[in-house]
Amino acid sequence: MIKLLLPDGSSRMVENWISGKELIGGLETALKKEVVCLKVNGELKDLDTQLPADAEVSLVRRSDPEALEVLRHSAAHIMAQAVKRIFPAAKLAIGPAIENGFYYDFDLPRPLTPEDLTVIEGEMKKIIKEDYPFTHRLVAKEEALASLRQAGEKYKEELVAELEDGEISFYQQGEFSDLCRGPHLPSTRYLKAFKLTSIAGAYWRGDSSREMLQRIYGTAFFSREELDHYFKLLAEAARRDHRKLGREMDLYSTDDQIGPGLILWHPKGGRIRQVIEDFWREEHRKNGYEIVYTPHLGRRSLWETSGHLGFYQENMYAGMEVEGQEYLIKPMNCPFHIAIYQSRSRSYRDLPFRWAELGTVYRYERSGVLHGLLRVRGFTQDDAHIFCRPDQMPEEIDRTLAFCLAILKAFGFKDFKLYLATRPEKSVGAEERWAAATEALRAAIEKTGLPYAVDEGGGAFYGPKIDLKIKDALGREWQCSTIQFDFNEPERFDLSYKGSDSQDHQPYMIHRALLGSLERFFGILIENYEGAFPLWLAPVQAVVLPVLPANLDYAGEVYDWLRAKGIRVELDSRNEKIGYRIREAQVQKVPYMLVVGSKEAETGQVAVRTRKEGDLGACSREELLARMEKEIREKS
RNA sequence: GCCAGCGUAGCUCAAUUGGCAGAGCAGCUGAUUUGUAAUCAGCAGGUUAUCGGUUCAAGUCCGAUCGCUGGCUCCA
Repeated sequence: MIKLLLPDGSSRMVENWISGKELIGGLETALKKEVVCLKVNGELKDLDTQLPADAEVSLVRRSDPEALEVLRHSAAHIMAQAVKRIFPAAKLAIGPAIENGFYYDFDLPRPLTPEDLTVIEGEMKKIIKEDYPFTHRLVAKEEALASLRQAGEKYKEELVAELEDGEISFYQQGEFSDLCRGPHLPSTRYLKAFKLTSIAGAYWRGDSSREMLQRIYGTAFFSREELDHYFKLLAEAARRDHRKLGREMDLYSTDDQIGPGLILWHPKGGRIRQVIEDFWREEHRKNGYEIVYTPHLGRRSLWETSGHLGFYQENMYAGMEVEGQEYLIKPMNCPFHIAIYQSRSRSYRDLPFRWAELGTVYRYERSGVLHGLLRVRGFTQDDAHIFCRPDQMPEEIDRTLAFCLAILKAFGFKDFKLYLATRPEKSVGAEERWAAATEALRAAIEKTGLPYAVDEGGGAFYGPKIDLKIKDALGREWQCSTIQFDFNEPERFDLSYKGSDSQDHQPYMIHRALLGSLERFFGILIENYEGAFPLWLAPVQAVVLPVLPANLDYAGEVYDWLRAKGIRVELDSRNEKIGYRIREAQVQKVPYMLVVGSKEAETGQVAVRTRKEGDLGACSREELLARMEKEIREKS
């Protein structure tokens, strides 16, 4: 018997030896229309699949996440069919569904232009109208190889050659056939709302030494509304783009004279950075860290000892010669913190050390990867290194993770996802140390109760790590924080401490960054808040707006008073109408606009207008200050 | 670095097939005396990213360089 699980939680027993189509034939029409494919014993299958005996079957409906994947995968096939019709010489590579849509990689006789996308879309619409069923067939491996070879599909041939011997799964719609595991939509007509979005280059199999293919990206949804919503979201992201806001709000810039990926923090960006740094230092002090400062350069031999010249050289700037010695600019701070550790002998009683530094590093990033503040060549890490004994290690990890979450929460981030990255194949360090460290990381993660995933073999070669991703206001994920063990450098620098047994022991060394880099974090903050920073971060917290030049004296008095109270306040006394100056303050996302005219001058009050709530009417200066100070304190 | 696209005033964008580089905003000057999202007028602003080539003539066509954008590889 086949057990059919229905969406309402009930189940139905059905006779064996029927196909999926027959199975859903008995369902009510409304539900039947919703079904895209089936899940048979947990595996996605086409509707026209022959069901095995005694299977457990559930329906995949349009609203299920798997359905969207199937839709997009089928959309990729339809696109490939259209491309083949337009470019018969096109060779197919791969075409999966991805997070926000799908793509297909092609080897084409000429570069694509944006106009081609319109033509391909048109052909796709024809294919959809022609309503070909997606049919599944199994072909013997040898036969598949032969036919692909004959068709000149060398990429597909390469893929099939690597599959296990036996039957190879193909899907066909109309004249188009493609190697594919499936499943697919019942027919091409099911694709209703789609759009091709961009063309990009992509290496065959992601390998930069292999052919560069042309990738076409597209997206698809079950309804027009969902498609429109997706494009609205993209427009929203464009509005928040930190590169655009950074220029409009005069926060930062880059300059061709200086070079790409090198950031100029303007005064307003600088104010925000200073607030972040002051907060960061104070929190670190409270959490038992000591602040250290280290140079920007070090001798070649330092980087030889650390191993960076071996595994990181391609990201380091070329050295410079000084008095016959070669110096290199630092891409990381750790060797310097290690040098502090080595500056004297260390006892087990001294540990743990928690040394933090806002350390500016320079890394050569290939030109194509640079992106605003998010990917740069010079940046300041909020770095720290913890040196501790094995018995202290689990607690240090706990503390670090808790501290990390507290800091991120202060900046308004509430959604976190953790990734535990374990030992990769190529790695250094003793097995017991890896096991102990990985367990401590796992235990710390589980203590937080937050969702996490294990990235098997995703650790650095020198140690396991936790990567923490935050979700911003648009639901986009960003990685800032990382907590990493290092079994490499303590060994290379031969770090030790004297134990209670009078023997030398190697300390655990943990690298951690909470914000990651100040540049990247700043970029994320701009996008998260759409430039409308909460009061504690706002570069200009309030602007005083005299209604008339006659009110300038009183406006100056208000301005001086707030300034003296530590508020970042500006005075806009330009010869413009009050509406004009309010608009400008609003556009610049200033949280408080303080309108002062003759009425206020007489009563000693200020008329308060906030960015969020508009005109709030007049109140005393003290009331205003109390309100602002509360808002600053609560970081709201 | 690779693939594709792009680069015109501080910003956003115009400029038929190659035929006199223009507008709005911002800036400056003046007028206006203003009460919660843009007052009016005038002025100024350019080696069309840079260098080279084709042409009677190049913002426009070709080449190189630099930079930017979207991807790929890599990553805080």
